[in-house]
Amino acid sequence: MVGTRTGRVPMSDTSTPSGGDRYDWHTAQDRWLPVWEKLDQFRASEYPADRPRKYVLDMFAYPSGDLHMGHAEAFAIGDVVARYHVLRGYAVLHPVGWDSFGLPAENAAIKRDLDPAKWTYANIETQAESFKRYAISFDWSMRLHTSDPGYYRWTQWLFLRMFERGLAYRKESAVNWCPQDQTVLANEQVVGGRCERCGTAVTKRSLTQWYFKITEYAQRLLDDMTALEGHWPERVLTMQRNWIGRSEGARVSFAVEGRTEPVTVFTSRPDTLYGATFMVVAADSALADELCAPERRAELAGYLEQVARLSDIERQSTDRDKTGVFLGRYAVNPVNGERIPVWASDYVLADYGTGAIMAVPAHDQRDLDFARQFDLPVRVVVDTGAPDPAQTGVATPGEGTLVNSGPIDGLTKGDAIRRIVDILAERGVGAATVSYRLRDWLLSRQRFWGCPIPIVHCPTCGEVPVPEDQLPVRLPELSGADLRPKGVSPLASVAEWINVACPRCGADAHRDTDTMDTFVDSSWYYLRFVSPYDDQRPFDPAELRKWMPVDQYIGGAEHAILHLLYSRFFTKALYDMGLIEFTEPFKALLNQGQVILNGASMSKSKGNLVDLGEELRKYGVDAVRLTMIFAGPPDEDIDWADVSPAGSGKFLARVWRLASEVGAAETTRGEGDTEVRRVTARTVHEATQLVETHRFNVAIARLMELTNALRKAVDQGPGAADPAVREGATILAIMLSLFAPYCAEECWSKLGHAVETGDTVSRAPWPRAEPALLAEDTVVCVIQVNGKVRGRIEVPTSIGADDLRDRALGTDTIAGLLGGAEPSKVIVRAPKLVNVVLPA
RNA sequence: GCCCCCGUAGCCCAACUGGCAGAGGCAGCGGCCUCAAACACCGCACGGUGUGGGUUCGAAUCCCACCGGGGGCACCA
Repeated sequence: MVGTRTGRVPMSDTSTPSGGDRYDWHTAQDRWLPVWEKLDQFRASEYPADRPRKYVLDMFAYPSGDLHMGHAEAFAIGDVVARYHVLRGYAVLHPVGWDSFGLPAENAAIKRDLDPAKWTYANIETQAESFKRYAISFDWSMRLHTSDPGYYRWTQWLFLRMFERGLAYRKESAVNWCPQDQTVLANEQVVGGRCERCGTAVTKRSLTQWYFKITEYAQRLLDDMTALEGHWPERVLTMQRNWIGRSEGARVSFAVEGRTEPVTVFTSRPDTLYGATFMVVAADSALADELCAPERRAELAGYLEQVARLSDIERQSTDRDKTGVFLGRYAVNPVNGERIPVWASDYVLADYGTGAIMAVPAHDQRDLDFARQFDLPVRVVVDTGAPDPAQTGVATPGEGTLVNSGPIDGLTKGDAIRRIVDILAERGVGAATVSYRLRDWLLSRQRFWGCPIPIVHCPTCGEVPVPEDQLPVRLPELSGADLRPKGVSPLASVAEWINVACPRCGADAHRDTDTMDTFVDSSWYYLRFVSPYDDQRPFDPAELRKWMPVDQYIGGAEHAILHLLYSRFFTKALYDMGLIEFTEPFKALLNQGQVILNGASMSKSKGNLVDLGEELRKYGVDAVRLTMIFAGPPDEDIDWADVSPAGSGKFLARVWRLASEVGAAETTRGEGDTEVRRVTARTVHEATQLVETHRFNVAIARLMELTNALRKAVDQGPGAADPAVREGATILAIMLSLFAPYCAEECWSKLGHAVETGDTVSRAPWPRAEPALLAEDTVVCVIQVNGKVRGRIEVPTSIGADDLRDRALGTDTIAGLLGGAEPSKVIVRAPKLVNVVLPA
């Protein structure tokens, strides 16, 4: 467990001179944690109804063990945002949950011969205790686990809504297969073409699987990103755009000899249609099989076998020679009537475009490689000025003038595309179209520890949804050896579970034995959080209206595409179903960096893990949290070797001592020292701006400055009893509570607040800076000569440009440098700068 | 190979978006305490912003090229 009292280390004895009140984080943690638990201060439902609302959400945790350094950083950042908004007077929803289905639980269960649920829920309890001790301002009444039947019941319900609308469907396609483990693998379980668990090279296998039709939303997923611009990291938006991969082009139909239906291809370069010298269809497509001439059948079969033997590693190698077979058939180019051979190859993908391409070897490198491999003709149709690709082996994909292209000769690319698309449309053999590289989302897994797919397969009725009143379809209890991979889902061998009557006709039928990808669970949890215990519906519309969309989402960049894209898709689909009233789930997104060590990411296999529990035992919760936030901008990686939790502790000790001294002093009457008041006001002003803009590390630097200024005021200025010093210390405690809640609470208490009875620092109002204290009467103006600083004068802040110019030129140094000559130019930026340019 | 981000002091990082390069911290050094030390406290920054050009009265900031580091995509027609 994290941060227990065991193993005290002298590190914390950053004590004051003898007799003083020394910083003691052990005591603070032990004193305030139970008080906070009792007060339960962050319940979203307890805030007064008239408060404006904020929904602050951290990407929920996977319960793989106790919390680690990565959690500590991410949740510390989210907590700063949540606590700030609470102090600013918002009603804040900051819920906690677990993404608790998934493969690691299953693997652990197999290894230790136990029930994945036991392992999972034990880890969740450990993490929950750690979160509490780590002082995250969660609303513990809004808690969920995706593996609870009360949750996955609604995951199944949503799946059925998708199914009704045709957004969930089954199809056969090639999926990742691990020959060693005898199981299908998710894309994310394939690392570098190898099985993440056993290291075996992954191959493809054709299987019938469930998909979500995310491709139907490709354009909207793209368009709606404009609303996220400026609120999401640009990097994430770019990655999503690339992933969706919109490509404009045309469909062109080629008649095929001996076939009534033409074959349609997608091309982004219809202008090069006259340069098409052959056609290629995806070797593993039904089309290849159909087009293949009888005498070529054996050859194609042999080729397919050869392709299937390839591992992903080999398949993805870019410098691999092109392979393929001639199908013994010819297509006809619709614009010039030319007869071109039809080939099959694995470099054309079955599931992109139409699974067939027109090959223009002169202007596409892949086609050229293929043409040279099989001695096919190369015809230049765009004159780019570059040498002949047939000679050089280098295709010329650039712009130029069309040649050898009949009616579009002499045109440039854009004009040629428009013209040729018109011609194709007139003849009914083509049209402009858009293609996306986004694929439908494969959601079925042959795994146990996931949400069962609520479908019954009936020999007569086909795929039949489980009736709503029978949800959830619960997982049976399996453990240990029952879960060992055997090529089909472990659920398939539980006879009493799979055999059911068809809900429609009553005949003998069987349940679908697959479970859902855990990304399905996490695609809607932010909706469930507004009403996690509602057993009538997945979410309460009135609560959704109150809280959604999420105001600030916080999480790692590793989910830049999958989770965030899936969640955006779910939101749009649910909107279309009329279930919710918004189309984007997360208004703003903050990606935190990673915690690394000595320049390398930490991992068990490298043996360079920094243990969070140990750090917390050494330095305390506050020092670790403060170190995470102070290390740098939140989106940058933190190298734990470069930062100093001991240094953070030192700062907290200074604040502690300050509050202690001020708290013990008999504060005098009045406003107090003006200079101290000004420093405090400036700090409030700047720190507020900095927190708003997520520059938390700089905000902490400002708090350190304030601490230093107050220290000086106590030792060498108006003293600890000065009202302005007390005000400064009080405000410091409030602002510090975002980062170091235990120390801040302790200081708050020292300053005379009855924390035990509810006067906590978390309920203090965020300070405001009095504008009068921010205004300065005079400012130091820099006088430059030719851009170099040559003097300074103190001037009124309100000074006019002409006045300032005269005063600057009148100073002795400048007058001396001018020597009576007229400056060639004087730039005045009142009131802070004057630059005098001397004649050359 | 293509695209994106980042290079400021020994280290982590600031610099009001073109105006005095240094706020904060770590490490270090000196002082003060001490029998001595640790802790605390006080004090200490000639690096000109990766390199080379350019724009400008003025560049860490804008533009170009290169070097170094990180990330994403890589047969998507």
